[in-house]
Amino acid sequence: MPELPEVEVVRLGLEKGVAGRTIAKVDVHHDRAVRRHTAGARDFADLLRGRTVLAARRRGKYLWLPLDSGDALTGHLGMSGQLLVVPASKPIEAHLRIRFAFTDEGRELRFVDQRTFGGLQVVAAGAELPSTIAHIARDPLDPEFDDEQFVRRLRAKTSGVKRALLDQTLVSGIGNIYADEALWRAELHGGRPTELVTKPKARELLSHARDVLTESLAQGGTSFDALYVSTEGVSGLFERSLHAYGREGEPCDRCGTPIRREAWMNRSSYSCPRCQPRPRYPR
DNA sequence: ACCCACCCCTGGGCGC
DNA sequence: TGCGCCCAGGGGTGGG
Repeated sequence: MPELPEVEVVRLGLEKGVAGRTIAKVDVHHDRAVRRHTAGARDFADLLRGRTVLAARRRGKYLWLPLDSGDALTGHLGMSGQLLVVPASKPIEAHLRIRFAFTDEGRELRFVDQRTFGGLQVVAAGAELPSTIAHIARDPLDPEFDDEQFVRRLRAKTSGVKRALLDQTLVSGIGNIYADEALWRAELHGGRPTELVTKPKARELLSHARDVLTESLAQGGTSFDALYVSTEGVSGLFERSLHAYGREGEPCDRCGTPIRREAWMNRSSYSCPRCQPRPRYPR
């Protein structure tokens, strides 16, 4: 569930807490956390030992740390991943997967992940953009995001508009929460066929998505429980600003109609039945 | 080329 | 009390 704002909060914490420091030791406690590093946990640790972290970067929900070797320590938090910067003396977390110590013997970096959908890998020559995430589109907060290309590609799809918002090769960083919030603001039902969304409406939807991501980031992101936190273990406050997501039965902030929950692709969608009527032929 | 169903995983909550 | 089921859900993969 960490989406763009939550991942950006983590990136800022990594920049502050880890950039400029040199890795002394890497302990992989759970192999699944490095499953994308096909050469294995040993190789993962070998490539990192002695390397200095140059910066912390992000595209959509992916993070990477460019290293002085030219490689990049790349990761995705999945649904429950945390990157914590904590004193080495702090007791080990129940779901600690990888532990990084630094040569300055200061606070260490820990990758903690209950559901193990997340993971880290070292990508060769990945400093500028790791090859493993090159297929991911820019996100709406990226200055080089091309709005008109998004509008064109959205309308060229034969799918539903919510599916399109969640397609990370079209626009990245948006997950279930912010998709529902952007659709509520745009007064669009997620099942609306993409080819029937007019150009102005597509632009408006993108603009709402950008706004909701920006507003959430300013609040430190959304934290439904202790799983979604910064590198300092702090939860965000945007949950209180949500209009649709998780509000089944509560009155719509625009018209007062109770928010509905619909089963959708093995998960849930929240919307206002009046402001966001179901299309005749939903996708 | 594109779309979509399926699968990976754990723990909290709830019904029986 | 305890068991089993459902739910949270991002993204890679493979089938259509």
